[in-house]
Amino acid sequence: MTIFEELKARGLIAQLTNEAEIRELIDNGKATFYIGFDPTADSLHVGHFMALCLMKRLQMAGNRPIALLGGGTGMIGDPSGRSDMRQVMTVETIQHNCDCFKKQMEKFIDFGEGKALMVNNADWLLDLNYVEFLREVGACFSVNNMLRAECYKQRMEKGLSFFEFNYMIMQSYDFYALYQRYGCNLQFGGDDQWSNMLGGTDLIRRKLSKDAYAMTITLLLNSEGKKMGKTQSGAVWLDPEKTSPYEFYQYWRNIGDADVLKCLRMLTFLPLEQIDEMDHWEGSRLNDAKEILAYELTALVHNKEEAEKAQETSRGLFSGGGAAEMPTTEISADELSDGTVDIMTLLVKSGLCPSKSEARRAVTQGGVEAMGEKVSSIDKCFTAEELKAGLVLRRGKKSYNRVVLG
RNA sequence: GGAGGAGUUCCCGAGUGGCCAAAGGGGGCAGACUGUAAAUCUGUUGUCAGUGACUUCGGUGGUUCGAAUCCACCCUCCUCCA
Repeated sequence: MTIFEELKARGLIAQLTNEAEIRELIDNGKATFYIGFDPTADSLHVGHFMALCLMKRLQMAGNRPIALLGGGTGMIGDPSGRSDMRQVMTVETIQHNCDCFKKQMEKFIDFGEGKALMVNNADWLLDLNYVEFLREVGACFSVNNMLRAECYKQRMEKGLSFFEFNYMIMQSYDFYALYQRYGCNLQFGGDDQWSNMLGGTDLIRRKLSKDAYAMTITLLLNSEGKKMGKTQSGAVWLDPEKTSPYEFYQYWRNIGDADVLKCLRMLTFLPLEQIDEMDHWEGSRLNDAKEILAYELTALVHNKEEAEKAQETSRGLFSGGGAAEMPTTEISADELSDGTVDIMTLLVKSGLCPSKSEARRAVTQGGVEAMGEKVSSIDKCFTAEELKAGLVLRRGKKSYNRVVLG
């Protein structure tokens, strides 16, 4: 199976400018391709992870990836598909985020000699001269066409500043610059980037009369059509400090039935035959597929040991038994009064509940257990002895925390 | 630049002097049912020392016994005209 066929079979391909040419390029390892990452946060998240996987797959097939950090485009912010303006970031934040991205990417992609490149578009975007730029590049863009672009649709109703409107031109210029500097002939990106990417291939055609291509990756949506990788408390991060391996594992373990196979295909490196096998699984057996998904992804993003640990913890907790590894909170002796602490304080301290009001609610509604026993009173107290051994608290079905006296 | 309109709790959105911690929906959380899934049903959803107090309706002042609601100024956004 060629790499192109594999991408297709995994459901990764959304749109292509020229199917035949792109297939030819990547199947023969002749592509130098880039994917842009705007430094919008201090860690990559699941959405980026998909792009990194694609990079890795193509790199393994002999193509040369360029990871483009958006130190320049990040100064503006991509309005694509957004209903409101992004917060403008300071130069320091952008730099910091770029550094963080760089570290995470290096764990994943081999940037060894000639194998891959990492560049920052700040290098060419920040020094552009406005008037010169307008004459050279601005002349190649039709406002009429840009206004029709899908990516601005949502903003046409709410308003779009000229500042953000220029994002497409910046990204197009990136492609043009990379083509000239590194012979980059292919761009990949999320499907929401399609219009921006077409801008680039057009610009290269107009300025250089050369062909360059673009391909978008299917956005990872769940069966309800919402972007995956988001929880109520925010994105699922790759940085273990921001999303612990256990939380990361649980995110995938808890995925909806309808989404398991799609995620296995799109995100893991498991052979397709093995995944097709799981396609026949039904009912509660899908839970096994979910475990595999969670394990594989945790191992990829963190490492095998962390994946093992997370799996053990998860199994232990949900099969009723204890678990060695568990999110743990230490409290000090002087937080006790008369040698005891009440349940509400513990719930808040352990982070299981954000406020005492919510802790009260959780207990009242019968949603809290301590050492496997339902806590029925909000006045329930625990002694220092009980805490010394480690007190396992459970809120609802899925949140656990162990409190120990430190 | 001119004329209108809007800003309410996590989101959408009602409320136009006291009965407002603020209808309704969405989302979240908890319970039941289950498979750590989905669907459904029920409860709940500002904070705290919970029969009470405190903070919250873009901002700052003002009127009033009392303001999300009235007045003044300011900020932000939208629509139409230029």
